[in-house]
Amino acid sequence: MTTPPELDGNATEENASVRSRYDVGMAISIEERWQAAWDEADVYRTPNPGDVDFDPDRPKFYCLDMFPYPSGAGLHVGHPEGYTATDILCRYKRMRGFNVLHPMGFDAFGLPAEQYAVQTGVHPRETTQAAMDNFRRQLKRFGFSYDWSREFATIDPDYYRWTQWIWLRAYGSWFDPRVNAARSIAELEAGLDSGEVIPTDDDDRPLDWSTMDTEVRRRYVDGRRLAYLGEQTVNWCPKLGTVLANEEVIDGRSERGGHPVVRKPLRQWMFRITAYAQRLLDDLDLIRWPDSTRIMQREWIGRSDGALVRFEVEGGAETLDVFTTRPDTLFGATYMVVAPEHPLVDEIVAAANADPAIEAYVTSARNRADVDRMADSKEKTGVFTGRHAINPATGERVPIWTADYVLMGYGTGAIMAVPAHDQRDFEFARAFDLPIRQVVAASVDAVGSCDDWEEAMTDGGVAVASVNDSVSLDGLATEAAKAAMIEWLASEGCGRRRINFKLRDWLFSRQRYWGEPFPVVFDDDGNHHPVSDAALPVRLPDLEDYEPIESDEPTPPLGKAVDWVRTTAGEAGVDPAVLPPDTPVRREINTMPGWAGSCWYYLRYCDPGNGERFASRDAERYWMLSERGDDAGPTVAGEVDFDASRHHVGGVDLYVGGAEHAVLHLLYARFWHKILFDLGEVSTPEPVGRLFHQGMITSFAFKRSDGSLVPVDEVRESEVGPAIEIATGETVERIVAKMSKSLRNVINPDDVIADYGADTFRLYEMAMGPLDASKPWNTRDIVGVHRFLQRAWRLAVDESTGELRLRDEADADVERALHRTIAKVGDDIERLAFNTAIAAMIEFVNTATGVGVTADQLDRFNRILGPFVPHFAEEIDAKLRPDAGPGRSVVLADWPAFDPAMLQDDSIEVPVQVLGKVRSRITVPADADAATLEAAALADERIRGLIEGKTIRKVVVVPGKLVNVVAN
RNA sequence: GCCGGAGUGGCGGAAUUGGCAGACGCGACGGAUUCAAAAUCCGUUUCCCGCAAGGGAGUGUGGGUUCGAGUCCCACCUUCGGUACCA
Repeated sequence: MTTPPELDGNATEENASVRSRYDVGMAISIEERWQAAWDEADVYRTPNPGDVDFDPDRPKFYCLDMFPYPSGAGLHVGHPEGYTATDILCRYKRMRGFNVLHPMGFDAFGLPAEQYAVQTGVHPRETTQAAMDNFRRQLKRFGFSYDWSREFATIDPDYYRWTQWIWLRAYGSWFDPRVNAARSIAELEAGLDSGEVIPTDDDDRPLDWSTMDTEVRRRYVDGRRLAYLGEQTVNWCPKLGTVLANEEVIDGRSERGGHPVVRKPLRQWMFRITAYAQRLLDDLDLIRWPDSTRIMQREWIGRSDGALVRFEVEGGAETLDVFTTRPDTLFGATYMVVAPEHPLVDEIVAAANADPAIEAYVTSARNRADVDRMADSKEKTGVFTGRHAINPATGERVPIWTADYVLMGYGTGAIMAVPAHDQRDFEFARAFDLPIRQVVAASVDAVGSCDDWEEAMTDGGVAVASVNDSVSLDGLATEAAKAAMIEWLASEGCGRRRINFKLRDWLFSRQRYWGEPFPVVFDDDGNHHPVSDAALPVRLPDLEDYEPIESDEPTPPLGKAVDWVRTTAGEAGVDPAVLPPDTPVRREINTMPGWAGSCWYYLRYCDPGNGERFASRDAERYWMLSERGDDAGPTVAGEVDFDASRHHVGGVDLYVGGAEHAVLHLLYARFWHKILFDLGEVSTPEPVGRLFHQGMITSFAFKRSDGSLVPVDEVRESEVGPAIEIATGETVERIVAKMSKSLRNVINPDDVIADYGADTFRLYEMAMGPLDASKPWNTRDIVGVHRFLQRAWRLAVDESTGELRLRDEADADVERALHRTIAKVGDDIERLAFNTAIAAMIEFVNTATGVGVTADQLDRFNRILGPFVPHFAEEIDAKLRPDAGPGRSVVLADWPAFDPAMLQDDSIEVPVQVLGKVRSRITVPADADAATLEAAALADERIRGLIEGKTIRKVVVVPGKLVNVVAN
C-alpha cells in the first residue's frame, strides 16, 4: 500500500501556519498516547461480583467476540470488523450505565499450527505463542476496550483442565429420556440396581440387569454415556499418517501429495449429541438469532417423522430394518437398497459363493465421500446383492440391492425403495429396469400406468392399490394412510412410529498432537477408566517429534511419548476406588478436536482466574443470567436460579462472529452448555441469547474474458475506461474475490494503521456497509472517512493554534441537527447499523461546518463520536476539560440525551402521486390529518391540471408520507 | 446435490413496518482560493430525449399481487457461506 501524498508532512516547513491538523502523524501520536493512558488507568477492567469496586445496581451486558485462531499470518482485516462493532456497542453500553463484560482470548489448539510445525520443524507451542503475541499487539493497537486481564488461550493448562473436566462430566453422564435430560451414570446404575426399567430408543430388547455379569453391565453402561467409544468411518491416508477431512480428499487421493486414501472404520470417542436433538431443535425458538442460522441448524438437526419397518430377509434368520417417512407407500416398495457399508453387505461379500462384482462395487463405493455420493445423484450406480426380502404388506419377494445413494450414516443405512413416489428411487429403478408401482394418486380413479412417467409422484394424495388381507389404505389421504399403516405395522409386530434425525453423533477424537489430551486411561483388558477431577489437567506431553506416523493403521503422534503413554493408574490420577494405583494402564493417545476449547470459553471469561471451578457460581450467574424482555436486565448475583418465566434462556447478551460458524461451532457449544445445565453446573439452558454474524470482507481482483483470475498487481486501472492486464494489454473485468495470497489482494491492518491511524481504520470498516453484509475492501474509499475526521477536528479546533474554536451562542439549526444525530446514532448503535450512524454524524459535521458549535454542543457530539473513534474523542475531550484532572475520560462519560420534541419539523413536504407516479409536492403541517392532506393535494395546481376531465376513483392518503390520487 | 445468504448509479452503499429510489462516502466534472500547486471550501453528477419547462425508463432476468413493490409471491440466472477431521 502506498501513502497518498496529501496525507504526508503535517506542519512541514512549507506550511508552518497549520500546526494542528488531524493527519496520520497526529492520529498515531494521539492513539499511542491515549492507549498508554488507558492501560495506566486500567479503565477497561471489569469487576466481578464480590470485587470491591463492583456495582451491583447496574444492569449487565455480556458482549462476546468469536475469539480468533492465531494464525502466523497475523490479523486479517476481517477480524477488526466484528471487533470494532462490539467495541462500539460496549463503549455505548458503558455510557448507558451497564456493567460490560467484553473479553478476548485465543483459540490456539488446532490443525494449522500442527501442519505448519511439521513443515518448518518449529514446535507448535512456539509458533502459536509468537502468533498470539502478534495478534495481541495488533488488537491492542486498535484501541479495543477489552478487559485484557481476562485473557486466556485454550492451550493454557489452567484452561484445558476445565475442558477435560467438562468432558469427564459427559463421560460420567447419560441421557434419561424420561426426564429429557442428562443424569449421572451413578444414578443410572443405582436405578438399574433397584430394578428400574429404563427405556431406550430401541426398546424391543428388554434388559435383565440382575442376570448380567460385570462385563455385560459395563458394556451396557458404556453404551449409554454421553461421551462414548464408537466406530466411525474416516478418510485414512497411510502415507501422510493422518485422517483427512472430506474436502482434503479428491477422487480417493489426498489433496496434498496425491496419496491414496482409504475409508476405514475407527474406534474413537464420540458425543451423543443425537440424544439432545429435540431440545436443540426446540430451544432454537427461544433465542434471538438470525433466522437463517436457526433454519440452518434446524435443517442440520433434520427431524423427520416416519416409521421403522422390519423386512424379513430370505435365506437367513436376520431382518432388515428401514426408516421411511412414507410408510403409506409400503405397498409400492418393489425393491430395497442397503448402503455399501451395511453389515448385511459384509455378510454377503464374505459368503463363499459371493459374486466378485458385488465386492468390487462395494469397495469403490465405500471410498467415495458422502458429499460426492449425494451430489452425483443423476448417475445412479448399484448392484444386486443376490438376496431378497419379503415386503410385509404385499408378501412379495423384493430384491435387495446395494447402492451408494443410500448412506450408512442416515436412518438405518437401508431403505425400502418406492420408485413411483420417490425421485431417487424412480431414477434408480429406471436405470436398472426395476418395477414401478403406483400406490398414491390424486384421486381414487386417477390411477394408470407408470410407464410414461418422467418423474416420481412425490406429492401426497390418496392411497390406491394398497390392500391386503388385514389392512386397506385405499382412499385414505396420505397423512391418514401413514397413520393407518403405522398402526397396522405395530399390530403385526413389524414396525412402529419413528422420529429420525439427520444429526449424527459427534466424532470427538483426532489423531493429532496439538490438542487437549483425553483424561482417560485403558487397562490391559482394554477397559477405559476416567482420570479423577483432582488429577486434572492431563498435560499434553512436550514432544519434540510430533510428525505423523506413516502406517496402514492410524496411530496418533502421542503414541511416540512412550513413557507418558505407559503408566500406572496411580500415576495417571485414576481414583483408587476405580483402579488400584499400581494397575498398569495406557493413556488415551487421541486428542480432542479444535472445537473443544471453543465450546465453553464464554463461561471461563466470567471468572478466568478461578482455580476451584471453571467459573464461580456467582460470577457465572451474574454474567449469564438475564431478565426476559431485555437484551440485558439487572440480576442479583448469586441469589437467583433460572426461571423460564422470568429469565431469558441464553446467557451471552450478544455474540458476534462469522456465519461460517452458523452450524457446527454454535451447535456444539449449545450441546455442551445443555449438558452442563442438566448437571446443574450453569444457570441457563442456552449459551447465547443474541447472535449476530458480521459479513466477510472481500477484496477486488480481475478476471480475463476466459474467466481466469489475474492478481491485482498485474493490472493497470485507468481513471476512465476498463482495466488492462499489463502483460497482454487485454481488457480485464474487476470482480469481487476473497483476499488471497495468490491474487495479491490481502490487506494488512498494520499497513492501513500506519497510513491513516486506527481511528480511521475503525471508522472505515464500520462505514463500508451493513455489518452483516459481505463487502469489498477499497483502499481508495478510506480517505473519505479520514476527511470526515479532519472536518470534525477543524470544526472543533483552530488548525493554526491548536486551540478550541467555539461559539458562545448555540445556532438553532445546529442544535436541532444535533438532537436528531444523537437520537439516530443511539438507535443505530442498538441495531448494529454503524454505517448509517456514521453517515448521520458526517451530515451533522457538514451542517455545523461554517456555523460553528458551542462547547456544550461539541461535548455532546464528541460523546456520540467516542465509541467509534475513541482516541480522537479522548483528545477533544481533554481539550474541553483541561482542568478535570487525570480521572477524566470520555470512556467514563454518559451518553448524551436528546429532546424528542426537537426531532420533528413544524411543516413537511409530502409528495403527491397520480396513479402511483410523483407529480407534485405539497407543504403541510407535520401533523396534518388525512382529510387536510387530501384537500391540499387536490387543490394543488399541477394535480388539478393532471386530473382534469378524469374520474377520481380513489385517493390514498398516508399521513406524513404521501397522497396518491387514482384517477382515469 | 442439499441447507442458508446476496444481486440497487462509474464504485462502496442508503431507503428501519409495502409509501418521494440513489442518504453518506469514493471517483469524475465545474467553480472559488493560490504566482502555481497541495490542502480547503462551494456546486453538478442514475440513464435516455429536450435549449428549457418537462417527459420517458430504471433496483440481476421473466411473470404475479397491490392505489403503490428495491421491499411480498412464483420461476429462473449469477455469486458467496456451510456440508460434520479448517476453526
